[in-house]
Amino acid sequence: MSQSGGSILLVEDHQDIAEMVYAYLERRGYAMDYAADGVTGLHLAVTQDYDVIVLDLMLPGMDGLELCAKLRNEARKDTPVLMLTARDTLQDKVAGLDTGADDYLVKPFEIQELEARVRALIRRRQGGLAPETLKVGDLVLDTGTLIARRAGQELALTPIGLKLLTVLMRASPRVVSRRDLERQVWGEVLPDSDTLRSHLYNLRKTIDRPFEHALLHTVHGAGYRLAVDDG
Amino acid sequence: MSQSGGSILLVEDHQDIAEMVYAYLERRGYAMDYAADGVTGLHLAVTQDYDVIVLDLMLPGMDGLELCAKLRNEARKDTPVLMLTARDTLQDKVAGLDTGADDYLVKPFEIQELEARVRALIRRRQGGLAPETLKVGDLVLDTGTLIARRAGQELALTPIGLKLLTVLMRASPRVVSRRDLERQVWGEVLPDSDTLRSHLYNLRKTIDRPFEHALLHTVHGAGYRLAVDDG
DNA sequence: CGGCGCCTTCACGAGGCCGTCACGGGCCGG
DNA sequence: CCGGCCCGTGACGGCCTCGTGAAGGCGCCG
Repeated sequence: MSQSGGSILLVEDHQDIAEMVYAYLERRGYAMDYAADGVTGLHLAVTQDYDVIVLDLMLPGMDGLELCAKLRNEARKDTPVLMLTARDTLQDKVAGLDTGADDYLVKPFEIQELEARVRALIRRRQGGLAPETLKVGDLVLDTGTLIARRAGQELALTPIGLKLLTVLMRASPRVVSRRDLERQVWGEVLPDSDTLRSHLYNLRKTIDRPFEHALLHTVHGAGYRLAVDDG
Repeated sequence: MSQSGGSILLVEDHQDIAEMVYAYLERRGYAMDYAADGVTGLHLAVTQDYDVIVLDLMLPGMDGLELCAKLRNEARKDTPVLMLTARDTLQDKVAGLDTGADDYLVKPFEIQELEARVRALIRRRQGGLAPETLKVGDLVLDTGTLIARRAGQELALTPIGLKLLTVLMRASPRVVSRRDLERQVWGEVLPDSDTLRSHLYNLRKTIDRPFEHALLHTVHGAGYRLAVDDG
């Protein structure tokens, strides 16, 4: 088990629960830190940068709600907080979530569910989805910036051309039927005439014509394919 | 009751639950959308931009897990997902959260808790409260002091211009759609006319016109992009 | 070998998208 | 009470894009 799970601060005064959670998460590869009371918990939360804070509500010194509020409003830290408590009334949950907590788990809980929720919080914080770059041969498309290059040269694509290219690159090297292409571009209500032909023509003009080897191939009676055809 | 709670897609086949949740959240000021089966749910989730998707697991056509997986892996959307289901075994919860869901709520639930969790998801997505200094090329913005400089020279920005710039710099170098920009500035209820054009025009006048290289680029039919274009 | 469908190529008009700019009203400070 | 700043709105014009139609090529099948 690698040490790459992320860093977690656990704030919990019950000895037994603390030990159990700490040991389990540590064994699962998280870098753990621990505080048994609210004051030291807040101090750690402010001075360190954790990926997630697992926070008990009932604490000596300063309770979890106060800690969370101070963390958000005074220290202005947005570290994700998972509240962990035996208090399961509706008011408790709403109060917890509205204080700035991101999740609220009621004791008794199963440790695997805690870990799954921690994973979900870390995953979202890590930026959610990596901006995707599609590659087919020397053709590269960045779906974030919507910039396409072939052999390093930027291509001037129209909006529809871009959509077509995205679908074709995602499917590469498989064949995509006309219907699927039309669906992806226009949705359910497509134009009267067979506009797709024109757009494919223009797409070819921009991505294939200026270069030696064509990438966009027609599969007669079936659809279109984007791939490097080795000889 | 403001009309700017956020936009929510509800995917649920049980008529009674759907109606109850829909009516409650709508009355609380959220812009609601609804699908009764997985296929239309996925279609809406992909084509529209919601702040949160509330998703039932058991659905006709395509179940919630599959929908969530397709949304994350194929459509590559990171819209927050809250799963809503009667299945409460540990495996169900872990599977749901690991498929890309951000939260998991077991039926029967109290509607106020659902709303609190939705609020938490929206709050986090609206993002940072930590003051940061954003940089794009020679353009620098301090979100704490709200002072923007380019090439050391302070820029005179209007409130709306500042908001636009913040969103664009956070997203840089990715493209931001008009709709996202409008929603970040005005929330759910946007002006009648296309004011955004004017503000972008004025923003350009402030951050680009006095300098040699433009940073704010238009992507026709898609949106706007803030980045240094290498030659 | 001939016909027929599927496909490519291309030009053009309508409309949409976008940049530009000026005007009037509201909010706030002097 | 006055003046300035900012914002929403509308108008105008230009550019780009899209849908459409027509003409011609290629392959498939009888």
